[in-house]
Amino acid sequence: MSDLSIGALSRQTGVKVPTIRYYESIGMLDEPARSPGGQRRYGAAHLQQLRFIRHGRDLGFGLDDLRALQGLSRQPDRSCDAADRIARQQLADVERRLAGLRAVRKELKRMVAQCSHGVVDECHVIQTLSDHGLCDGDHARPERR
Amino acid sequence: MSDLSIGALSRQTGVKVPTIRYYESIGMLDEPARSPGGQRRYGAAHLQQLRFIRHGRDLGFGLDDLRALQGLSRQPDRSCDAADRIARQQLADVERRLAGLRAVRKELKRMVAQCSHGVVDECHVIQTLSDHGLCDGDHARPERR
DNA sequence: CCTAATCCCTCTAGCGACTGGAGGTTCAAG
DNA sequence: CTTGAACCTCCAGTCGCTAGAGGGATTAGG
Repeated sequence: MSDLSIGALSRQTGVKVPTIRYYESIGMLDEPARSPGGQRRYGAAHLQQLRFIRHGRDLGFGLDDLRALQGLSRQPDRSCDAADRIARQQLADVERRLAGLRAVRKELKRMVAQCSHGVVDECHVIQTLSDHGLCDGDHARPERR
Repeated sequence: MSDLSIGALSRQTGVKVPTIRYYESIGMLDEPARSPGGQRRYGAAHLQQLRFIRHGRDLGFGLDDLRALQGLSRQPDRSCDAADRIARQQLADVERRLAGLRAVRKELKRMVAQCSHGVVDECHVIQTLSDHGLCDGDHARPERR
Protein backbone atom coordinates (compact mmCIF):
# COMPACT_ATOMS: atom_id res chain seq x y z
CA MET A 1 0.00 0.00 0.00
CA SER A 2 2.35 2.71 1.18
CA ASP A 3 5.45 1.51 -0.67
CA LEU A 4 8.03 3.77 0.90
CA SER A 5 11.70 4.09 0.02
CA ILE A 6 14.15 3.97 2.90
CA GLY A 7 14.52 7.74 2.73
CA ALA A 8 10.76 8.27 2.90
CA LEU A 9 10.53 5.88 5.86
CA SER A 10 13.32 7.78 7.53
CA ARG A 11 11.45 11.05 7.11
CA GLN A 12 8.20 9.55 8.41
CA THR A 13 9.79 8.18 11.57
CA GLY A 14 12.75 10.41 12.31
CA VAL A 15 15.06 7.38 12.25
CA LYS A 16 18.19 7.88 10.18
CA VAL A 17 18.70 5.82 7.05
CA PRO A 18 21.79 3.94 8.25
CA THR A 19 20.02 3.19 11.51
CA ILE A 20 17.11 1.62 9.65
CA ARG A 21 19.52 -0.63 7.78
CA TYR A 22 21.23 -1.40 11.07
CA TYR A 23 17.93 -2.45 12.65
CA GLU A 24 17.27 -4.75 9.75
CA SER A 25 20.76 -6.24 9.99
CA ILE A 26 20.25 -7.19 13.64
CA GLY A 27 16.76 -8.53 13.03
CA MET A 28 14.86 -5.74 14.77
CA LEU A 29 13.02 -4.69 11.65
CA ASP A 30 11.50 -7.13 9.17
CA GLU A 31 13.20 -7.34 5.81
CA PRO A 32 11.26 -5.35 3.26
CA ALA A 33 10.50 -6.22 -0.34
CA ARG A 34 12.91 -4.93 -2.95
CA SER A 35 12.44 -2.97 -6.14
CA PRO A 36 13.57 -4.60 -9.40
CA GLY A 37 16.86 -2.79 -8.94
CA GLY A 38 17.33 -4.02 -5.36
CA GLN A 39 16.19 -1.01 -3.35
CA ARG A 40 14.14 -1.45 -0.19
CA ARG A 41 10.38 -0.86 -0.39
CA TYR A 42 8.52 -0.57 2.89
CA GLY A 43 4.83 -0.98 3.67
CA ALA A 44 2.53 0.26 6.40
CA ALA A 45 3.50 -2.61 8.70
CA HIS A 46 7.13 -1.58 8.59
CA LEU A 47 6.20 1.99 9.35
CA GLN A 48 4.29 0.82 12.40
CA GLN A 49 7.10 -1.46 13.48
CA LEU A 50 9.73 1.24 13.19
CA ARG A 51 7.59 3.74 15.08
CA PHE A 52 7.28 1.19 17.86
CA ILE A 53 11.06 0.84 18.03
CA ARG A 54 11.61 4.58 17.83
CA HIS A 55 9.16 5.27 20.59
CA GLY A 56 10.63 2.58 22.77
CA ARG A 57 14.14 3.90 22.23
CA ASP A 58 12.93 7.38 23.12
CA LEU A 59 11.68 5.96 26.39
CA GLY A 60 15.10 4.47 27.02
CA PHE A 61 14.34 0.79 26.43
CA GLY A 62 17.21 -1.31 25.19
CA LEU A 63 16.89 -3.10 21.89
CA ASP A 64 16.66 -6.45 23.65
CA ASP A 65 13.72 -5.25 25.69
CA LEU A 66 12.07 -3.92 22.58
CA ARG A 67 12.58 -7.20 20.82
CA ALA A 68 10.80 -8.92 23.69
CA LEU A 69 7.98 -6.37 23.70
CA GLN A 70 7.62 -6.66 19.96
CA GLY A 71 7.33 -10.41 20.32
CA LEU A 72 4.59 -9.96 22.92
CA SER A 73 2.66 -7.50 20.82
CA ARG A 74 2.38 -10.17 18.14
CA GLN A 75 0.64 -12.51 20.60
CA PRO A 76 -2.32 -10.41 21.70
CA ASP A 77 -3.93 -13.19 23.76
CA ARG A 78 -1.12 -13.69 26.23
CA SER A 79 -0.93 -12.06 29.62
CA CYS A 80 0.83 -8.75 29.65
CA ASP A 81 2.73 -9.48 32.84
CA ALA A 82 6.00 -9.74 31.00
CA ALA A 83 5.46 -6.39 29.31
CA ASP A 84 4.53 -4.87 32.62
CA ARG A 85 7.66 -6.24 34.26
CA ILE A 86 9.90 -4.82 31.57
CA ALA A 87 8.28 -1.42 31.83
CA ARG A 88 8.53 -1.35 35.62
CA GLN A 89 12.16 -2.27 35.48
CA GLN A 90 12.75 0.49 32.98
CA LEU A 91 11.00 2.91 35.29
CA ALA A 92 13.18 1.81 38.19
CA ASP A 93 16.23 2.29 36.02
CA VAL A 94 15.16 5.80 35.10
CA GLU A 95 14.57 6.64 38.77
CA ARG A 96 18.05 5.44 39.62
CA ARG A 97 19.58 7.53 36.90
CA LEU A 98 17.59 10.57 37.94
CA ALA A 99 18.90 10.23 41.47
CA GLY A 100 22.45 9.94 40.20
CA LEU A 101 22.11 12.92 37.93
CA ARG A 102 20.61 15.05 40.68
CA ALA A 103 23.58 14.32 42.91
CA VAL A 104 25.94 15.16 40.07
CA ARG A 105 24.09 18.36 39.30
CA LYS A 106 24.34 19.47 42.89
CA GLU A 107 28.08 18.95 42.89
CA LEU A 108 28.57 20.66 39.54
CA LYS A 109 26.57 23.63 40.70
CA ARG A 110 28.76 24.00 43.74
CA MET A 111 31.89 23.79 41.61
CA VAL A 112 30.69 26.39 39.17
CA ALA A 113 29.26 28.73 41.81
CA GLN A 114 32.47 28.80 43.78
CA CYS A 115 34.65 29.63 40.80
CA SER A 116 36.14 33.03 41.45
CA HIS A 117 37.29 33.46 37.85
CA GLY A 118 40.86 33.83 38.92
CA VAL A 119 43.74 31.54 38.10
CA VAL A 120 43.74 27.79 37.90
CA ASP A 121 45.59 27.39 41.16
CA GLU A 122 42.66 28.75 43.16
CA CYS A 123 39.95 27.37 40.93
CA HIS A 124 37.30 25.35 42.66
CA VAL A 125 36.53 23.46 39.50
CA ILE A 126 40.00 21.99 39.43
CA GLN A 127 40.30 21.74 43.18
CA THR A 128 37.10 19.83 43.58
CA LEU A 129 38.11 17.36 40.93
CA SER A 130 41.45 16.87 42.59
CA ASP A 131 39.97 16.21 45.97
CA HIS A 132 36.76 14.31 46.41
CA GLY A 133 36.82 15.26 50.08
CA LEU A 134 35.58 18.68 49.01
CA CYS A 135 32.28 17.13 47.97
CA ASP A 136 29.59 16.34 50.45
CA GLY A 137 27.26 14.34 48.25
CA ASP A 138 27.99 10.72 47.49
CA HIS A 139 27.47 11.09 43.78
CA ALA A 140 28.14 7.60 42.56
CA ARG A 141 28.70 7.04 38.88
CA PRO A 142 25.35 7.84 37.28
CA GLU A 143 25.77 7.03 33.58
CA ARG A 144 26.02 3.68 31.85
CA ARG A 145 23.96 2.53 28.87
CA MET B 1 57.39 6.78 47.67
CA SER B 2 54.17 4.81 47.73
CA ASP B 3 55.21 2.28 45.11
CA LEU B 4 51.89 0.66 44.44
CA SER B 5 51.17 -2.31 42.23
CA ILE B 6 48.34 -1.91 39.74
CA GLY B 7 46.09 -3.96 41.98
CA ALA B 8 46.84 -1.79 45.00
CA LEU B 9 46.19 1.34 42.95
CA SER B 10 42.92 -0.18 41.84
CA ARG B 11 41.88 -0.80 45.44
CA GLN B 12 42.86 2.73 46.49
CA THR B 13 40.83 4.38 43.74
CA GLY B 14 38.01 2.01 42.92
CA VAL B 15 39.13 1.94 39.29
CA LYS B 16 39.37 -1.54 37.84
CA VAL B 17 42.73 -2.90 36.80
CA PRO B 18 41.98 -3.19 33.06
CA THR B 19 40.58 0.32 33.14
CA ILE B 20 43.82 1.65 34.59
CA ARG B 21 45.76 0.01 31.80
CA TYR B 22 43.25 1.39 29.33
CA TYR B 23 43.75 4.91 30.66
CA GLU B 24 47.48 4.51 30.23
CA SER B 25 47.05 3.22 26.69
CA ILE B 26 45.10 6.29 25.63
CA GLY B 27 47.47 8.65 27.38
CA MET B 28 45.15 9.68 30.21
CA LEU B 29 47.41 8.34 32.92
CA ASP B 30 51.18 8.79 32.92
CA GLU B 31 53.24 5.70 32.31
CA PRO B 32 54.54 4.37 35.61
CA ALA B 33 57.97 2.93 36.38
CA ARG B 34 58.35 -0.81 36.08
CA SER B 35 59.66 -3.44 38.43
CA PRO B 36 62.67 -5.49 37.28
CA GLY B 37 60.19 -8.07 36.04
CA GLY B 38 58.18 -5.50 34.07
CA GLN B 39 55.26 -4.88 36.39
CA ARG B 40 53.85 -1.39 36.87
CA ARG B 41 54.83 0.51 40.01
CA TYR B 42 52.84 3.63 40.79
CA GLY B 43 53.70 6.58 43.01
CA ALA B 44 51.69 9.18 44.86
CA ALA B 45 51.39 11.37 41.76
CA HIS B 46 49.69 8.58 39.86
CA LEU B 47 47.32 8.01 42.72
CA GLN B 48 46.37 11.67 42.65
CA GLN B 49 46.03 11.66 38.87
CA LEU B 50 43.80 8.63 38.83
CA ARG B 51 41.61 10.03 41.60
CA PHE B 52 41.16 13.15 39.52
CA ILE B 53 40.04 11.08 36.55
CA ARG B 54 37.78 8.90 38.65
CA HIS B 55 36.11 11.86 40.26
CA GLY B 56 35.64 13.58 36.93
CA ARG B 57 34.13 10.47 35.41
CA ASP B 58 31.78 10.19 38.37
CA LEU B 59 30.63 13.71 37.60
CA GLY B 60 29.97 12.70 34.02
CA PHE B 61 32.83 14.46 32.27
CA GLY B 62 34.09 12.84 29.11
CA LEU B 63 37.68 11.74 28.91
CA ASP B 64 38.47 14.53 26.46
CA ASP B 65 37.18 17.12 28.91
CA LEU B 66 39.21 15.55 31.67
CA ARG B 67 42.30 15.60 29.53
CA ALA B 68 41.79 19.32 29.02
CA LEU B 69 41.15 19.91 32.71
CA GLN B 70 44.19 17.87 33.61
CA GLY B 71 46.26 19.98 31.25
CA LEU B 72 44.96 23.13 32.91
CA SER B 73 45.66 21.87 36.39
CA ARG B 74 49.30 21.55 35.43
CA GLN B 75 49.44 25.23 34.56
CA PRO B 76 48.36 26.84 37.84
CA ASP B 77 49.03 30.40 36.69
CA ARG B 78 46.60 30.48 33.82
CA SER B 79 43.08 31.80 34.01
CA CYS B 80 40.53 29.22 34.94
CA ASP B 81 38.01 30.42 32.39
CA ALA B 82 38.47 27.34 30.28
CA ALA B 83 37.90 25.07 33.24
CA ASP B 84 34.86 27.06 34.19
CA ARG B 85 33.46 26.81 30.69
CA ILE B 86 33.87 23.05 30.60
CA ALA B 87 32.16 22.67 33.96
CA ARG B 88 29.29 24.93 32.98
CA GLN B 89 28.76 23.02 29.79
CA GLN B 90 28.75 19.80 31.73
CA LEU B 91 26.17 21.25 34.07
CA ALA B 92 24.01 22.30 31.15
CA ASP B 93 24.31 18.83 29.73
CA VAL B 94 23.23 17.29 33.00
CA GLU B 95 20.24 19.64 33.19
CA ARG B 96 19.22 18.63 29.69
CA ARG B 97 19.43 14.99 30.53
CA LEU B 98 17.50 15.49 33.74
CA ALA B 99 14.71 17.16 31.82
CA GLY B 100 14.67 14.33 29.31
CA LEU B 101 14.61 11.67 31.99
CA ARG B 102 11.83 13.40 33.87
CA ALA B 103 9.67 13.40 30.74
CA VAL B 104 10.47 9.76 30.19
CA ARG B 105 9.67 8.90 33.77
CA LYS B 106 6.31 10.58 33.53
CA GLU B 107 5.43 8.58 30.45
CA LEU B 108 6.66 5.31 31.92
CA LYS B 109 4.63 5.91 35.06
CA ARG B 110 1.52 6.42 32.99
CA MET B 111 2.17 3.26 31.04
CA VAL B 112 2.71 1.18 34.14
CA ALA B 113 -0.16 2.69 36.12
CA GLN B 114 -2.67 2.05 33.37
CA CYS B 115 -1.73 -1.57 32.93
CA SER B 116 -4.79 -3.59 33.87
CA HIS B 117 -2.82 -6.85 34.08
CA GLY B 118 -4.98 -8.44 31.46
CA VAL B 119 -3.91 -9.65 28.04
CA VAL B 120 -1.45 -8.06 25.70
CA ASP B 121 -4.15 -6.83 23.38
CA GLU B 122 -5.45 -4.38 25.96
CA CYS B 123 -2.12 -3.62 27.56
CA HIS B 124 -1.27 0.02 27.84
CA VAL B 125 2.42 -0.73 27.88
CA ILE B 126 2.26 -2.20 24.42
CA GLN B 127 -0.40 0.19 23.19
CA THR B 128 1.55 3.25 24.23
CA LEU B 129 4.64 2.01 22.49
CA SER B 130 2.67 1.34 19.36
CA ASP B 131 1.12 4.75 19.26
CA HIS B 132 3.02 7.80 20.32
CA GLY B 133 -0.23 9.75 20.05
CA LEU B 134 -1.19 8.25 23.40
CA CYS B 135 1.58 10.22 25.07
CA ASP B 136 1.11 13.80 26.04
CA GLY B 137 4.69 14.66 26.94
CA ASP B 138 7.18 15.40 24.23
CA HIS B 139 9.83 13.11 25.65
CA ALA B 140 12.61 13.52 23.16
CA ARG B 141 15.44 11.04 23.21
CA PRO B 142 17.19 11.70 26.51
CA GLU B 143 20.29 9.48 26.43
CA ARG B 144 23.51 9.73 24.45
CA ARG B 145 27.05 9.75 25.71
C1' DC C 1 65.41 -22.56 48.74
C1' DC C 2 61.26 -24.22 46.78
C1' DT C 3 56.60 -24.28 45.84
C1' DA C 4 51.97 -22.71 45.34
C1' DA C 5 48.86 -19.12 45.09
C1' DT C 6 48.07 -14.91 43.56
C1' DC C 7 49.10 -11.39 41.03
C1' DC C 8 50.59 -9.28 36.78
C1' DC C 9 51.86 -9.03 31.63
C1' DT C 10 50.40 -8.31 26.41
C1' DC C 11 47.26 -8.83 22.88
C1' DT C 12 42.92 -9.23 20.85
C1' DA C 13 38.11 -9.05 20.56
C1' DG C 14 33.63 -7.66 22.18
C1' DC C 15 29.77 -4.67 24.15
C1' DG C 16 25.52 -1.27 22.78
C1' DA C 17 23.63 1.41 19.53
C1' DC C 18 24.70 3.51 16.27
C1' DT C 19 27.42 6.75 12.59
C1' DG C 20 30.23 7.70 8.65
C1' DG C 21 32.70 6.96 4.42
C1' DA C 22 34.18 4.81 -0.05
C1' DG C 23 32.95 3.26 -4.23
C1' DG C 24 29.42 1.84 -7.14
C1' DT C 25 24.17 1.33 -8.87
C1' DT C 26 19.27 2.72 -9.49
C1' DC C 27 15.59 5.74 -9.74
C1' DA C 28 12.59 9.64 -11.17
C1' DA C 29 12.06 14.15 -13.09
C1' DG C 30 12.58 16.90 -16.99
C1' DC D 1 18.05 10.19 -22.53
C1' DT D 2 20.39 12.62 -19.27
C1' DT D 3 21.29 14.17 -14.85
C1' DG D 4 21.49 14.32 -10.01
C1' DA D 5 19.68 12.65 -5.95
C1' DA D 6 18.91 8.69 -3.59
C1' DC D 7 20.08 4.15 -2.99
C1' DC D 8 23.20 -0.15 -2.46
C1' DT D 9 27.02 -3.05 0.22
C1' DC D 10 30.83 -3.38 3.09
C1' DC D 11 33.89 -1.90 6.42
C1' DA D 12 35.70 0.95 10.02
C1' DG D 13 35.12 4.06 13.81
C1' DT D 14 32.79 6.07 18.05
C1' DC D 15 32.92 5.96 23.69
C1' DG D 16 34.49 3.90 27.68
C1' DC D 17 35.37 0.28 29.05
C1' DT D 18 35.33 -5.24 29.87
C1' DA D 19 36.72 -10.04 29.24
C1' DG D 20 39.51 -13.78 27.86
C1' DA D 21 43.67 -16.46 26.35
C1' DG D 22 48.10 -17.75 27.25
C1' DG D 23 51.83 -16.76 29.56
C1' DG D 24 55.52 -14.49 33.30
C1' DA D 25 56.45 -12.20 38.14
C1' DT D 26 56.00 -11.85 42.92
C1' DT D 27 55.37 -13.19 47.54
C1' DA D 28 54.11 -15.82 51.71
C1' DG D 29 54.64 -20.11 53.89
C1' DG D 30 57.03 -24.35 54.85
